[in-house]
Amino acid sequence: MKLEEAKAEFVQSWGVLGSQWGINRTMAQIHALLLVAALPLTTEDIMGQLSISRGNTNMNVRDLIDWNLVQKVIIPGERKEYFKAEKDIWKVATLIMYQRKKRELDPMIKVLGQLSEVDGDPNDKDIKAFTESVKNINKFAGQAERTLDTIIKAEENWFWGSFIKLFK
Amino acid sequence: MKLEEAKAEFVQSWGVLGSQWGINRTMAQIHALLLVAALPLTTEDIMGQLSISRGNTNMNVRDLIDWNLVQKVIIPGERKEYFKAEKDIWKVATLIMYQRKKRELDPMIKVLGQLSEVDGDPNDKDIKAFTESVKNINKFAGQAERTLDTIIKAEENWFWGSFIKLFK
DNA sequence: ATAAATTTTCAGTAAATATTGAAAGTTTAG
DNA sequence: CTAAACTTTCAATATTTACTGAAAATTTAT
Repeated sequence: MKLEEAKAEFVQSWGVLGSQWGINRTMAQIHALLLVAALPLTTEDIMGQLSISRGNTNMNVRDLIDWNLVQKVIIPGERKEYFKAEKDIWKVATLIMYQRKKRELDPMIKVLGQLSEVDGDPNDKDIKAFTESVKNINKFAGQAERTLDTIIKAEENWFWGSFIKLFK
Repeated sequence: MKLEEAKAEFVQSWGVLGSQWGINRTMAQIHALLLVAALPLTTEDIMGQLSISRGNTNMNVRDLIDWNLVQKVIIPGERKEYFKAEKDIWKVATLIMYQRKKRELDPMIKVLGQLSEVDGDPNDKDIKAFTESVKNINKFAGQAERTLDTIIKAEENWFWGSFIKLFK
């Protein structure tokens, strides 16, 4: 398989995967493009390779930067901005976990906490069913939260571990 | 907080969470409704509580059944079908993991495998960057797959463990 | 067998989401 | 300072996705 063909297929698949996970398809495709690029790309490179508009490119690159999945690269003597992706896939995974935990799990836990007490007879079957379910989901969410924190933390340690090695 | 109010808030939040994870909002809301219901519900109960059409209800309930998150319940002497959700939240989590692994991770691993060999000089920087990234993502995906399998398997063991206890 | 009850399907429509492109804004070189 | 290079914004538009409702299919009771 030719490189360009393989790249196109990777970009396409990553886009599909992203969209199944609530991430805008184009954002995932730009991420894919940067993940497999040898060198940082410009907005125009991205526009060209994906056949998308300047505005679309700009907005999605910015979202990737917000997630810390992509960084601006300044090349001395060049006017344009270049972009490169974080390539350590473990780092990518933990960045995504961190963002999603913050934006989705944490708010859910907050809501569940507020729902744990409802007015009325605690022996009423409807109230019992509700509080029982909420309690269990809450418990599960708490475990998930702690597990994610551990993974994210471990990754940081691993990162620092590697970083330190560079200077030994 | 009143029960009805709390239920409505839970359904709403679960719907938002689902939609952020690539699950249709209505499907998540129906799931939420069944999760906190004391007794199985009919199509009409669901239609009424969520103010959605019969067709929409039918399609989303069927999707939930496909995921094994919901089951039909036949009540003797009743013509209508009733639906109830799996309430063990660990079971729910592993069912979702299993389905998503099957539908998303497994196809991605297949694609990555096909992309691991590209024509051309392996020292070319573009080819090197591409194969290196794909190799790492593939490795990560493999680890993720094995981890998920372990979790899903553990859950089955746990399930059988509980099941066996019932007959001791 | 048949008709009432219930479920399923799906074409048409509505709603949500993503994209464009051009104007406005910003930065930098000279 | 100012004009060219470049980036950002956002209203209009296009695309994708979800929903409705009524007709068709199926099931069940008699």
